[in-house]
Amino acid sequence: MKEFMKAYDFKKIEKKWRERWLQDRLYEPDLDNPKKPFYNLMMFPYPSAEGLHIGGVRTFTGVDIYGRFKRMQGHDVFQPMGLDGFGINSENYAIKIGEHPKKLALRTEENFYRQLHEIGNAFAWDEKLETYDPEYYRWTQWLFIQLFKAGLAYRKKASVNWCPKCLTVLANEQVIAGKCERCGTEVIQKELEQWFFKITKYAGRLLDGLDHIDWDGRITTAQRNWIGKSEGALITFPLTGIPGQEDGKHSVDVFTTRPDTLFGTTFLVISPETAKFWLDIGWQAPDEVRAYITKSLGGKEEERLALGKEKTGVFSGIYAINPATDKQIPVWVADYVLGGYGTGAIMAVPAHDERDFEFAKKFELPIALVIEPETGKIMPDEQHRRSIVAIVEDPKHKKFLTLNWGSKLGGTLFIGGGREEGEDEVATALREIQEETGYTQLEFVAKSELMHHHYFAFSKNVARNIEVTSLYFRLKGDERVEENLQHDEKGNFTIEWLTKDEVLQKMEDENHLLGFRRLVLGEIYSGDGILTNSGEFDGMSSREAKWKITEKVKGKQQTNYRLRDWLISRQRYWGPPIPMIWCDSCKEWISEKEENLPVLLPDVKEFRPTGTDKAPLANFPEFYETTCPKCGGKARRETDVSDTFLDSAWYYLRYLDPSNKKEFVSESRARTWAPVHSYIGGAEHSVLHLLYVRFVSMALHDLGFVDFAKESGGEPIKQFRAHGLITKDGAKMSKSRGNVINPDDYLRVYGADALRMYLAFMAPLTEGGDFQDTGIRGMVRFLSRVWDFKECVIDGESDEIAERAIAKAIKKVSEDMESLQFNTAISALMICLNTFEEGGRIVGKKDLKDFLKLLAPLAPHVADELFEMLGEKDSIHKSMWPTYDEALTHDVSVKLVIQVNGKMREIIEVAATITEQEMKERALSSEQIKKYINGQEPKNIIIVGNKLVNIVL
RNA sequence: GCUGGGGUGGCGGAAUGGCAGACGCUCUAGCCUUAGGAGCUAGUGGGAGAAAUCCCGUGGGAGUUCAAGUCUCCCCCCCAGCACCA
Repeated sequence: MKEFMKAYDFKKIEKKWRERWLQDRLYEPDLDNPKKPFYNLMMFPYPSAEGLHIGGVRTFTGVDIYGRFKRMQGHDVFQPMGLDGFGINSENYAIKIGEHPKKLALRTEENFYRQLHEIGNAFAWDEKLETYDPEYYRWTQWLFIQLFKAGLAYRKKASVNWCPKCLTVLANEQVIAGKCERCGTEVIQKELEQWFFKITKYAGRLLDGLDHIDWDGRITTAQRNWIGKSEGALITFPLTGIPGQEDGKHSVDVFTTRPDTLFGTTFLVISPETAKFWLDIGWQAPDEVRAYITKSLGGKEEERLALGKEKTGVFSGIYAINPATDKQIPVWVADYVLGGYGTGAIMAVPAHDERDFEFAKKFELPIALVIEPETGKIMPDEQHRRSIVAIVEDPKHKKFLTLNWGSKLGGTLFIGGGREEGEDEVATALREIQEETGYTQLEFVAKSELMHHHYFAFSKNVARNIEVTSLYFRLKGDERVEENLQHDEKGNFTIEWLTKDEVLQKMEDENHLLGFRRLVLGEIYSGDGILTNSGEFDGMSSREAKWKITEKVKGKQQTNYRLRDWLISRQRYWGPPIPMIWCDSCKEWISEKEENLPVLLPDVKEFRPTGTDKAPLANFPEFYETTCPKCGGKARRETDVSDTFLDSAWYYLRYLDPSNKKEFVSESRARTWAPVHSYIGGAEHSVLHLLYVRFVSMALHDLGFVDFAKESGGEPIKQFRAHGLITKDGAKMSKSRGNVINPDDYLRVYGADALRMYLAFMAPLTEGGDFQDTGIRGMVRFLSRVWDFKECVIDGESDEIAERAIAKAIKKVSEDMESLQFNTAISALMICLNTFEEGGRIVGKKDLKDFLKLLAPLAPHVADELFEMLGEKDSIHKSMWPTYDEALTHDVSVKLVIQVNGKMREIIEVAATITEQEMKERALSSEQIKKYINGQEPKNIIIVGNKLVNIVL
C-alpha cells in the first residue's frame, strides 16, 4: 500500500492517546456504584489465527462510536471485550497446523488483543475474559449443573444430527438446510444418546418475550419462524384391523391445525419413526411394511426431505375410524410425515392439503371436498375497491370472471377467460367496448404476461370526464359457459353496464356458483373457507368450525412448536468437559460437586476427534476414572464437552465480575447492569447464540440466580441491532477469492482514526457496504483539513454563519449517533467544516471545540490531540456532549421553491419569516413564473411552510 | 412455497408526501509543483442546445394527491431466514 498525504503524525498521536487513556483508566466505569449505567455490549469474537476480520473491526468501532457518544452524554458506559476461544473452529485450525489448541489460543489471544487495542476502542480491559480460561468455564460447568438439577438438562437417545467432517453431533440450530453450519458438510442422522437442554419448555416464553424487547426485526422474525408456533387440535382415531388385537383397543393421536377439515380426512399417515415404535411394542406388520420402515429410517435426512421428491409409502394393513364420519379409513406409513413433530402421525385431507393430495393421487386414495373458498367477497377498504375486487369462479367450466372497478375513472377492467385461444374473444370484446364507449386507449395484456392467473386483462386509461362508475360484462361465445350466460342474437358478447351497487348485488347472486375447479386442474384449495359435505357443520366458516368439530369428536386444543431441545454435547476436545458422572452402583447420572469445579480439561497430546461417537477424552482413563459424588464408589466421567454456544450464552454476566471466585456473577452488579442496554452483532446468530442467550437467562431467572428484567420474564438484552456485511468489490470476503482485507495494513498506512471514519461512513451500521481503498483516502483528507483548521480559529466569537453551521451539525450528529447512522453524521461534520472553511468565515475556538467533540467518538485520537492543542487539560472523552440553540438551526433566509402544476419552475431566496401572502405575491409576480401562467387564472395555490408555492392552473 | 428486508448516477450511499442524487469516492479540465501517487479550483444522472433554458429520469404497471423515490394495489428481480412442521 502506498503512502498517502498526511498533515500530522497519526502514529505518534494515536499511540500517545491510547497509552494515556489506559493510564487514566478512562474507560473503567464504577461497576458497583454507577450513576447512569449503560451496558454497551458487542459480540465477542472467536480468535482466529488470521486475526481480526475487517467486518469485526467495523462492528466493534461502530459499537465504540455509540458507546463514546453515550459516555459524553453522561452515562457510565461499560464496554467489555473478551474472546470466545473454545470451540470447533479454533480446534480445527489447531489440528490443521498441528499445534495444540491451548498453545494456539495463547498465541492468537495476544494478536487479537493487540489489534483490538490498536483500533482505539474504549474497552474496559480490566474485565476481559476468555471462555477457555478455567476460571471462566468453571462457571459454564456450574451452569450446566444448575440446569441439570432443575431438570432442564437431560440425557436421551434420539436420532441426532451428525457432521461427518467435524465428527460430532450438532444442535438443530447448527444445521442450515441440511448442512453443517460451520463447514457446509451434509449432516447425517445418527441414533445416539446425548445431553439436551430443555429449551422447548421455554418455547412459549421465548416467543412472547420477543414482543417486549427492542430487537432488530430480522432477528425476531427468524426466531418466530424457528420457534414455529402452531395452534391446532389433538384428535384421536381408534384403530381396527390390527392382527391379534381387538378393534378399538388401540388408537392413534394426530395433531392438526385444520380440525375443520376432519370430514375430509380419507386416510391416516404415520411416520416411519412411529411405525418403528409400533413394531417395537409388538405390531406384527407385513414384510413389505417392515422393509419400507427399515429403508426410510436408514436414509439421510437430506434425501428424505428433498423437495419435489416423489412421495413414497406403504399401506400398513391397519384401519382407523374417522371420528367425525365414523367411516373406516386406511392407515399408511410414509416418510413425508416427520417423526419428531406433533405425534408423528397425521390425518390426511387430500382435498385441502397439497402433500396429502399428491400422496392420494399417486396411491389412488379417495378425496373428499369439505371446504369451499369464500370468493366474490368485497374487500372492505376503499383502496382495495379500486383494484381487483373479486375473482368469481364458474364451477362447471373452470372459469374465472375477474371483476375490477375503481374510482370515477374506472381503473383496470378484467375480463375472464381460461384458455389461450380466448384471446380472440377478448379482442372482440375489446373492440366492442371501444365502439360502445369511444374509449380508444384500452390496452390488451396477453395471458402469458399474467403468469399466475387464468384471466385476461385490459387496463383502461379513460378520459377524466367519463361518468361511469363501474363496468361489468361477461365473456360470451364460449360454449362451455354458454348455458350460464346471456348473449345477443348474433351470439356475441353482451356487455352490461351496471352501477357499483348493481355489481355488488350480482356478485352476491353468483356466489352459489362458486366451486372447485382446482381439484380437476390438479390444484387444491388449502385456505380457509366455508364447510361443505361436513354434516351439521355445512355452511360454517373454517374458523368457527375448527373448535366446534374438535369439541364434537372430543379432541383437545393444543399448541405445538417446531423448536427442538438444544443438543448440548459434542464429541470433541476443545470445550468445557460436561461436569457429569455416571455411577454404575447408583445407576444414574450425578453432577460433579460444585466445590470440585472446574473439571479441568486435561492437556492431552491426542486431542483430535476419534470419529466415533466417543470424544477424545474417552481415551484417557486418568481423566474419566473418578469416584461417585454420591456413594463414593468407582464411577466414570462424561467425556463429551459442551457446545461452544453454552460458553457465549452467559458471558455478558461474567464480564460484570470476571474474577469472582464465589459466584458466577455478582448479583448486585447484575441487577445494576442487566439487562444489557445495547447489543450489536451479526444476524447469522439469530437462531443460535441469540436464542440460547435468552433461554439461559430465563432459566437463571426462574432458578433465582439473577434478579433483573422481571417484567419481561428474564430477557437479558433490551436492544439488539444486527450489523451489515462488508464486501470487497461486491463479493463476500474469503480466502479462496483472495479478497480478504487485513485491518493491520490499513491501520499502518492510514491510522485508526481514518479507518474508523471510513468504516463508519460506508453505510449505516445496520447495513453492509463495499470496502474501497480509495474511500478511506477521503477520510484522511477530511481529518487533515480538520487538523489544519486549528490554525484558523480566533479566541472570540464565531460569525453568525459559522454559529449556525455548528448548531446544525450538533443537532444532526446527535440524532444520527443515537440511530447508528454514522454515515450521515460524518456527512454533517463535512458540511460544517466546508462552511467553516469558506472564505471570510470567522470561527471561534469554542465552536471548533464543539466540532471536535462531535468528531471525538468517530476519530477519538486526533480529536483528543486537537482538544489539547486548543488548551484543554482533560481528555475530550470526559467532556460533555455539546448542546445547541434550536433557533440557530433554522436559516435566516430560505430557498422558496415555486411550482406550476407541481413542476418546479423557479427558486428564489426569501427571508425565513416570509408570510403566506408575501409568498403568493412573490410567486405570481415572478417574470419566470408569468411565462408559465400565461395569463390564466390559477385554480388553486398551495403553500407549504416557508419553502414551497404550487400554482395550480 | 412461506416470512422478513431491499431495488435510487460509474461506485458507497442522502432525501418529516414538497428542488431526487446530500456527503464522499471515481473521472475530466485547469492551477501549483523538479515531479505527482500530494494539494488547490471548477465540473461530473441521461438527452437537446452556443446559451438562457427545456425534456426525461428512483425495477415495471396502475391508483390516490395540487404534488409520489416516499402512500395504496398488482407484477418482476435481489438478499436473508424457514421449508413435506400437517
